Amino acid sequence: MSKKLDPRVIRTRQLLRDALVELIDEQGYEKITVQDITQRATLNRATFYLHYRDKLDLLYQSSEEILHELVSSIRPPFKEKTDFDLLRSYDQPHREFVYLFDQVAINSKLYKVYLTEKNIPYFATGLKKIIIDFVSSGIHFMEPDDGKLTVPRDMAIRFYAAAFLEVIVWWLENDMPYTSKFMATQLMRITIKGPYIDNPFFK
Amino acid sequence: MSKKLDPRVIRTRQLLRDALVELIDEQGYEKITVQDITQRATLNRATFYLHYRDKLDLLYQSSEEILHELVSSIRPPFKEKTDFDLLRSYDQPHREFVYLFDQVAINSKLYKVYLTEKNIPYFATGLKKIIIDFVSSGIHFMEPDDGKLTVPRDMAIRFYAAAFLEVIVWWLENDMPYTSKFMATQLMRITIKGPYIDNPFFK
DNA sequence: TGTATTATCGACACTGTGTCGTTAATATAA
DNA sequence: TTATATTAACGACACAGTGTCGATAATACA
Repeated sequence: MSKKLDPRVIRTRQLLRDALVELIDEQGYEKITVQDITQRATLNRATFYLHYRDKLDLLYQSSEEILHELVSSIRPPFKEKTDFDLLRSYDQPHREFVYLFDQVAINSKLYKVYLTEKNIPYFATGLKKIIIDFVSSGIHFMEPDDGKLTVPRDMAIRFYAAAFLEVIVWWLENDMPYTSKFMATQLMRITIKGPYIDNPFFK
Repeated sequence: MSKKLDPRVIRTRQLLRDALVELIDEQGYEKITVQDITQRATLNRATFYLHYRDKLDLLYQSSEEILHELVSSIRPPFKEKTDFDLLRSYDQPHREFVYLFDQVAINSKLYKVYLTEKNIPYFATGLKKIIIDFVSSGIHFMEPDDGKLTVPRDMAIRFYAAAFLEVIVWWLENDMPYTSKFMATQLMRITIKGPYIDNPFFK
């Protein structure tokens, strides 16, 4: 399948990818030129085109690689727990949530830049798709019957997926002030219990 | 304050703004050039620079105008309801939520393009800020005591703000299949009751 | 060491940008 | 209606960055 890569190629691509993250952090994605990237990576501009079509292609490939690692680490979700475990776990961190935050922490520099810098194509979209799948399987596992959901299933999935992603961004923006385990617990709490401890609306 | 504008100026700017929305819809924001915009607007390219600094400036000013209208329409939120109203309203649409969806519907073409096309600078960010303020005042009105929230206040605000914004995007992507009133009701339900009707985790 | 692969380098045409100065069109007020 | 100020149109310019060449140098690996 994949032929062995020349070490120089690996080195060159890594230099370009690192340069991209740095430059986005410093100047924002739009302002960056291919010239800037190759200059920062101490490579000739023509070399860039031996590996990537353009600036966007470099971003895509970098993103794909990181997101693929994430998917591998949180799959398969929601397959092993018993109902008993579930009932006890509303205030405990789910294993899969912890893995999610752990994986973000491992590449926190890239995640922070790609998620908090504005106008970065693809990455946030790709991550949101992953989280939508994650939330979808979670809600389906908890409640496969549409009639027992408070709102349409699609709406609920999008609602919580976007909310989870935003909490990840919040965590990164604040330089990860809590542990992955704590964050996973919080997500579980707010999802199951809502925002208020003393909720006057429950029978 | 604001001097009277030449009708030609109003016309020119409107032509440019409309052309921008159309072209983003057709080709995506990044591919568009100032040349494209002025060509679509049947104006000379130099005319563009009499009104806007560059493509981004045109986008910013268009966005600001629309978002300002939105803020005006949902302010002041959460000031008049009594506790009694609140207790009854968990399954009723809040007036402010309805206004929010109504305002989106009025400019649905622009909202849809600016929110669903990827890599549009500023607009989603600006709207998210508005919704964060909205959610923040709502949660504060319902529960000013941090100790009675299930998670840290900042986290909860970001959680629900992102979720609400995503539901708006979902609504637009599906060409507004429900009324504003229905959507507002759904948001209230999922926020207060969570995703599941039969929630086994409540005492 | 020999050979294939990759990187470097300088150069090229091309596209889009931002800004001129000049001329034409048009809104508004006298 | 006419005068005048404002704005638009137009063509031209230097400039940035792009993507691609062909020739040459450096390097990995067998």
